Amino acid sequence: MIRLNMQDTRPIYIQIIDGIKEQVVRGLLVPGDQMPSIRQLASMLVVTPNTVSKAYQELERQGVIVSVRGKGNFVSEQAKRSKGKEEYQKIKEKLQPICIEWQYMQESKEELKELIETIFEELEGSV
Amino acid sequence: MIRLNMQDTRPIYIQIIDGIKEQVVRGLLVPGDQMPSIRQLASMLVVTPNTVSKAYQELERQGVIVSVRGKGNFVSEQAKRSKGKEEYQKIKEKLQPICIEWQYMQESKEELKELIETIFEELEGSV
Amino acid sequence: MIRLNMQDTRPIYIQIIDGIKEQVVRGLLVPGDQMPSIRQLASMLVVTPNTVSKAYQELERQGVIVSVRGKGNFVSEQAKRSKGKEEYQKIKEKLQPICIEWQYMQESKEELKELIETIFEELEGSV
Amino acid sequence: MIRLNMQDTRPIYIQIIDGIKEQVVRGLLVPGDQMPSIRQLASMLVVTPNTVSKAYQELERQGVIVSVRGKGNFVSEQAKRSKGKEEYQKIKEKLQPICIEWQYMQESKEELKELIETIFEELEGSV
DNA sequence: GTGGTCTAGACCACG
DNA sequence: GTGGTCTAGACCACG
Repeated sequence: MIRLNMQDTRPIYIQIIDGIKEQVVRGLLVPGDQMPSIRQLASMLVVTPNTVSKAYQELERQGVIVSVRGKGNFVSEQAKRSKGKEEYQKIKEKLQPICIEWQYMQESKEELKELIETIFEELEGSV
Repeated sequence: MIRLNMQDTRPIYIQIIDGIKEQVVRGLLVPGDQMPSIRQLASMLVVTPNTVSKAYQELERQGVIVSVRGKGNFVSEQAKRSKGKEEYQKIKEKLQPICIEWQYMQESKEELKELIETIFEELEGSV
Repeated sequence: MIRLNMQDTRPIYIQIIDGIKEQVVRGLLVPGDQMPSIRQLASMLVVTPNTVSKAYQELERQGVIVSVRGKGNFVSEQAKRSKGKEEYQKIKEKLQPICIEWQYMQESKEELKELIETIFEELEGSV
Repeated sequence: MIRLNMQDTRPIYIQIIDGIKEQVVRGLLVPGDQMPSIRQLASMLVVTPNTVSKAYQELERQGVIVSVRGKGNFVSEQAKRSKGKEEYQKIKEKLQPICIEWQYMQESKEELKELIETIFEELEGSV
């Protein structure tokens, strides 16, 4: 189940993308699994099908799912997970302003690593 | 010096805010320092004064700078740095989707901590 | 309906903020109500959408309304009304110069309380 | 002694005006008293003479002080204190948004009157 | 000189 | 449809 948060700064279609990746990470979705149809997921999340469609298109572009004409959308092979330098660089760019914010709050590097530890535990614990 | 990146997903005024916080963290701006005037910074960054004004107003709201009537804007005291639970929670919420993305790339927790180490070193090294 | 007064010393966006709070106080706007869209209100008040947008953003920052992506702005829950010491202190600071002015006019404390009584009656009477 | 507060939302020249009226209300300045010269007060308050001059001009316009060419500025007769309906109306207009803000905070009318009581006591107590 | 407000209009992302 | 950002430029109060 994906939880949408209207207060979240992330757009809804991004929250859907992140939520599906989260399920893959947690093993709740494995390669070959059929995704809920756009309309199904849209009605479950109470959003317009347009929004889910946008998320699925982006997920396919990223190689997370594959769309099979007339059959539906399926989780793609793990091998497709991108690990390129580009992705690495993008994450670094997202992380940098967070680190500055953290230092601005005069919190230590170690505490940030502990926070990350906590987040990972929360992700794993709920499998 | 603040570098604006038009490719960056962050709006310009947010990049200015982050850039100024970065300078505070790096010690290039210390409490009491006078900020460049809105018009000065605007012409340096080649943006309209309105955009810089928006960034300065948000920075004042966050307690990073104080606006002195008719004199200009000044870096405020370190004591004003907020460290509340709310700020902590906000950072956690920004960090979580990054962690998921990271796990999705099948990178280890330790490598993420190393990346954070690298970012902190880059911030400190350039003082 | 919000009435803008060009003679008023308050900026337009502050008059809009105050006018909306007035409607909440009067019960003309209740939690969950959808606000007029920025463009609607702007054309009603004959100001630019930018000015209404500034008012709405400040109202959201104050917790009076919530902005829902792509849907519009809505009056938020009563529980969100801030009642902290900071707000109390701010009001006291605004009230003090008025009291001095009042005393300067050699009017009595009691008459000031009566004036306040009148203002409250006008606010309640018009529901 | 007038205390200027750079964080105050009121412009400095208004703070000077209010501060002098406060002294009249408190009886620290009585009709006939000579005011400090513009340059004296400016150096005491660490502001430019222009700012004090602006305050004195407005005070004279309001009939609080009179300027005697070559002699200086003097506190005028009490009789000159304006008590017209215009002034009353102006105060009411300043008070109304404060009352709305107060009601918005869900505080009672009685508590507002108590706050006013407190402010008056602080003004009288310090004579 | 300084910052604050406002206009008129554009373009964009999101739903 | 919705709000968010930005430009280019104006005018103003304040110091």
